[in-house]
Amino acid sequence: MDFNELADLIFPNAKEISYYEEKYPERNLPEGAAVTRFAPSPTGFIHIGGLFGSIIDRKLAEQSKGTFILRIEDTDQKREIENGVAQIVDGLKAFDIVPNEGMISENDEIGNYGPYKQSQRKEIYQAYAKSLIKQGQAYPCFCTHEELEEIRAKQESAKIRPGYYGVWAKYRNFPIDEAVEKIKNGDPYIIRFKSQGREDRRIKHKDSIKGNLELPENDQDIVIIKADGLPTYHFAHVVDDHLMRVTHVIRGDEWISSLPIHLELFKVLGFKPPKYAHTATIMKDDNGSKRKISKRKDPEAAVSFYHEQGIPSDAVVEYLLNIANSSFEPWRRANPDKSIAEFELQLNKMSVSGAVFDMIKLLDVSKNIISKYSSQKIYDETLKWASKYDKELEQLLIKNKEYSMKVLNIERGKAKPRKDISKWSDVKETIKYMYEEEYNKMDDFEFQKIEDKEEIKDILNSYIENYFDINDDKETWFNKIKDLSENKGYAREVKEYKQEPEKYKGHVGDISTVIRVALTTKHNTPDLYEIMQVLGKETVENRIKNFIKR
RNA sequence: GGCCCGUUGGUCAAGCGGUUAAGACGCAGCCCUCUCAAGGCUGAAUCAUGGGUUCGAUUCCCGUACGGGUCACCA
Repeated sequence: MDFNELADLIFPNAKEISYYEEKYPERNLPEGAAVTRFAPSPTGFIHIGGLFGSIIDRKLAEQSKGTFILRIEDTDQKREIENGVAQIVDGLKAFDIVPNEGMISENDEIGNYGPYKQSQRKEIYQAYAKSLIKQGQAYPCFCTHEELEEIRAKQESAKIRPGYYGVWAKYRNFPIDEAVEKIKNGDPYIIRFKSQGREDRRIKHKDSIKGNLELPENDQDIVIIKADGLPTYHFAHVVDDHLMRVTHVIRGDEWISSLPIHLELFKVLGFKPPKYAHTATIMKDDNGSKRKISKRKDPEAAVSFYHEQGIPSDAVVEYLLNIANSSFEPWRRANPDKSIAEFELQLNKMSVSGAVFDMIKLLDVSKNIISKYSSQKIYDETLKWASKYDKELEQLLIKNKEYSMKVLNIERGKAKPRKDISKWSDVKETIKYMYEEEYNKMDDFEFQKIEDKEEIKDILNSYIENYFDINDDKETWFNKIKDLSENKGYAREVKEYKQEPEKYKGHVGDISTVIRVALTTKHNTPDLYEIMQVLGKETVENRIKNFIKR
């Protein structure tokens, strides 16, 4: 018996690896083109870190005229969920991330290097595992979980490094004949890689983000094919990224410690390893201390959170680019109106330590982005958001479409647009007094300096009877308010009042506040003139007259 | 615990042996202003720590502390 016969016994139907090498040839891409991939497991919603990684993958491929692949790592069937792939595809699409190659829906894929679901690549991994067995670089291991635990317990009590390596690797040098016998006998087994590494030797590797890394060699005989015939991450990563001709692997830095395994596997299989870029983890501030942002504890870890809040996806992407690349902010300042597609991401400008996620900063980024949107776009986006999360607002917007556009256009489209909306869930609060049905429900009038009911009514009455004319231009309108102020014993200008406060009851600002509050219930609103123009003559008159009657 | 990575204001960060240690968010104040969101200006606030190396260390080296990651038939 020799390795060849053992290999044939284990994987009788596996093809020669030359078949796959020919089937998936080197890509014909321009010099310097990056082939990247995002390779999540279909275990639920996309995590903010996954989004972060996929943005970088996509960007790198795009800016080098390369290819961005979406591959699904579904080799752990226990953790899979229903429609997991579709959730990932749709989740990415919401952020405008669409792969050039790979999965495009639950079951559909595009590209010539597939299949892109690992569970469908079983025979490929087995072919490579078989070739390793033939070369004596891999072997079947018959250890049960209990045996493995025993080994570990012994190692722990002896205070030596745990794992399946060296003398602890029970089946590493198991006679082939006996192995064959066990297999024929139906004993369960898995396939392990026969590592040639030594823990006391170090490898040096240059990471595209972290720079020079020095790690101990791998000496663990890691599992490459599990009992269910599917590969482990390590093996699948190496085989897939080679066969898909991936040039850059971008992944979280929790993978650094298994880099020696991957590098050894690439070497033994005779593959050229990709460039690795290990990204820092996004952290969360937890009462003053940092910790990894967590799916369980932190709602903002799930990208669905941003949709619920109504934060535009381009704001999230822009924020992430902000923490991803230190050259992004200066670029944005120099190019305030360019699309982020034009920004060139540099891996060596990536942060090496984990950034604490800053919601306030995100909202600031978002606020600036929204301020540049047209009222049409704000209307559309808010409606889209409201249809899912605020039915009342949805109705309001649908019923008054033209009017709503005017409302949203107040102080917009100018050099210094309004910046009071940072997420769609802010919209209702900011505009609701513009709608009769909402205004009528509001009874908390936030009067300020002038609080006396009679005084307020007197001012409003004079205004509506003697001054208000919807056809006035802004200057005339304001002059009339100044006239009214003077008439009631208030200063026409704030400055005049400040110089001689004892001469007046107040100033023009106090008067306009009375009108503003009566019309909107609020003392802080956008430009009153524009508000009155949008409300229209009748509504202004009605609101003021009704207020006087109260 | 072993191994790895990291540590510049509250947060994101620039910096690559000599700088008054950028900038952004946030905070405070002022200005503008009929209110507010903005915008403009000003301000408070940072090189974890101890040793080296050097004429000189935020920057280079070593230790310490702290934080993070990893040690599966999970990815």
